[in-house]
Amino acid sequence: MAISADILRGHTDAIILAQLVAGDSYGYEINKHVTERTGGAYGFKEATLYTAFKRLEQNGLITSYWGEDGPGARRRYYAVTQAGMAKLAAERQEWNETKGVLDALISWKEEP
Amino acid sequence: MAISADILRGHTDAIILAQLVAGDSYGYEINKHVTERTGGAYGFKEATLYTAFKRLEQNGLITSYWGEDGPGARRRYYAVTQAGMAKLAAERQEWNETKGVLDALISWKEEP
DNA sequence: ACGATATACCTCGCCTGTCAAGGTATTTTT
DNA sequence: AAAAATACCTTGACAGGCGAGGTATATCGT
Repeated sequence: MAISADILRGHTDAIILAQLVAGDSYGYEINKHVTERTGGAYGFKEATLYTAFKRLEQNGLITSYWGEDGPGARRRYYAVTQAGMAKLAAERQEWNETKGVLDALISWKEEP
Repeated sequence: MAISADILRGHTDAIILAQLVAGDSYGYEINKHVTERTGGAYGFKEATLYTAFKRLEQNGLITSYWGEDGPGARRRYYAVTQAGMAKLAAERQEWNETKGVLDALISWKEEP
């Protein structure tokens, strides 16, 4: 993983919520999507992922249910709630601001 | 502060190093510059700042010395080391990658 | 002159998020 | 039949941010 988790710390919830907006999913699949979408540059550690699910559910941002049929029965699916969508919107907003702020703080070259 | 510290967690060292590249400075001033440069959107809490200095110095990324003359005597100045510059370069690189990664993960709109 | 505010430093201990390590069980591939 | 992938989960340690508390000097308004 090219990106250290410390750098993305605090964005875990937003990442998960964003994946779930595209449709209900489960831990293993979400993580695979994250890895694929970033070209292998980032992925969650399992403990991080499941702790995040627990936190998100306790905060009412996602709900969960067990898969029913065949092989899927071992999967716990997660769905984003209305509160979760609102949270994601806020986090996206904050992320856009963060980009500007950090660019101003570390990426500038010289003073005029 | 519009940007929560959790979101910037892990970037504290880079921000400080970037300020010091522009010239030796001390805690209070660095923090004022950060606040000004971000239009008030972000600033360090004092405890965060001083623990960061300690960490950076222990890691050999900065050195420090007391100001000498008059009112400046109460100020502890910090200077970035060669290792600190290298670290900053690496952090800038990582930040650029992070932007791409997080945009891909939370800011995309729809699948084709 | 004097009180308020700004400047300037520092430490202790709590809280939160990450994650190494360990565990279980089924399904698919070789 | 063995190996690898899929799929879930918990515990405890660790690190960074920071609230709260502390000290001392300089400057500004009245």
